[in-house]
Amino acid sequence: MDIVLYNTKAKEKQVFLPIQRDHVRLYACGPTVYDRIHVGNARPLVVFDVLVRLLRAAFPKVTYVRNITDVDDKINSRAAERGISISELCEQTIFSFHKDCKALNVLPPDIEPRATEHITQMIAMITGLIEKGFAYEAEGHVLFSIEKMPDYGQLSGRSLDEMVAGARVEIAPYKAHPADFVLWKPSKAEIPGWDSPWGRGRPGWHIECSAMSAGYLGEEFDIHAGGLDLVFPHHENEIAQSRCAHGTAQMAAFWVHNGYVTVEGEKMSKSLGNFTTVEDAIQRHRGEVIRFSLLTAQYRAPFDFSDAALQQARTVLDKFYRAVSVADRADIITDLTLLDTEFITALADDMNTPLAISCLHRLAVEANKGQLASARQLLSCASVLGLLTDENWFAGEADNRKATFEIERAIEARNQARASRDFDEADRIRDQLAEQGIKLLDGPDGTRWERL
RNA sequence: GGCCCGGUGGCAGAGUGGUUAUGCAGCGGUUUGCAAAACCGUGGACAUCGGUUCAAUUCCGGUCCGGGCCUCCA
Repeated sequence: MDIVLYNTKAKEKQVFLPIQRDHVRLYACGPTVYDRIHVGNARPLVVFDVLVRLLRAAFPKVTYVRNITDVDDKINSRAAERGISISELCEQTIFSFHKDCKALNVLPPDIEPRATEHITQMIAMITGLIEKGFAYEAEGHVLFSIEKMPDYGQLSGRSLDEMVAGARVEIAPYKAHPADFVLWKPSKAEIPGWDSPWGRGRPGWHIECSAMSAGYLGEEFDIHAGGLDLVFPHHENEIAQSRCAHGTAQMAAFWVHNGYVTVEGEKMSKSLGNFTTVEDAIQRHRGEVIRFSLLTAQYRAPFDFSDAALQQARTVLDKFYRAVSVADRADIITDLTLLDTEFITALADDMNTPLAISCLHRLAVEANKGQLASARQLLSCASVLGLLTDENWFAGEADNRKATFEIERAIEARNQARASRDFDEADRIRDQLAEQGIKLLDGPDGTRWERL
């Protein structure tokens, strides 16, 4: 079975094959750690988590690198605002970030490099670019000279003329060409800085990804992933730096970009202020509900975040969890060739998760009719999506042994009342449990309960 | 201003040159002490105007509407 991915570079879907037959190398742009992530930031985390799970099932070895940007002007100003040190802000934010990832069932990457730990590599790369004539020094800055790269702009599909024509930004006086971008910039005494051949300073935005991806994955690797808003300028500039520094024909073979999370049709973003943090979202809905809802749209299409979408996701997840209750987690199938063909075909076709989820519905119906094999398939397919992994879905995290014991004792009392046809008492007990958020389901095998 | 993407039933959301997914909600059943869950059935859509074609929601062009990038942004 071929895995097909939409490659931004080619503007079409292409069959994915790793450069090294048995080893997939993938890099995704991670967070800048100045604040909690919002649901828009969560989409690439979830989407590429699914991609990595699929690739791990399909190839013998996958190396997944997702960086942490811990040097940035937003970090500096936020730390100053809050009156804490920069490192304290970063540590706090990284801790929260990992917590949010866990809530979303996003597995850790193999390597999570931090920018500040790779300044040496960045300086070396910049030095090389200057030596090769692709970069120049001006007023303490080092800039990349895009005119030295004839095919600059290929990823985002824009020419230099277009960029100059459409420019809305003020052009820094030290730039030789308006679209030249910063590799290194000077730091004043109160701002973090590192010694360099160009004085004390800090790296520009794009260079960290070029330096770290080369360090951990090599000068050419398989997949570079990120949000659609990174195509230009971030990824375009990464390509320019990396290719010119290494003299390679490409930085990554595949460039994969997820679409935006929107709110009432508009992009969720910090600047518009229409964002919901993951922390806030999981107060109202569990992490898996948010994860699932993000997967109900194909990853390149916009996903409109709303309470209605989350509620529907919850309804469907409940249905799936009921359907898999008879399946044993020890029997999960991990061999792709043994998984439901329609499901895998859908997922392998540029991660068509909506179509894949429709297969899950089919399997759930079959499972509910008593087909154990379908329940097992449902559980196994869902696990490729990182779903249905919670063994206590209906009990909820809040329950302890004592609460569970009391619920079960009440159910027993109710069933005795039912047996003696005292339905008033039975209904009274049910109403009482309902007030505690416990839903009862009477079935042929007895009474089950679910926490709402 | 330059460049780009999209408009599918009440809602979400796939897909296809001809047989029109799937889910949620609705409606009708089966089942149940009641309820829930589950199962069965069911109506309802391809922004608009032209063109190509035996045939277009699907291809091409115009129009309208929405969104995005060009500046930090996932």
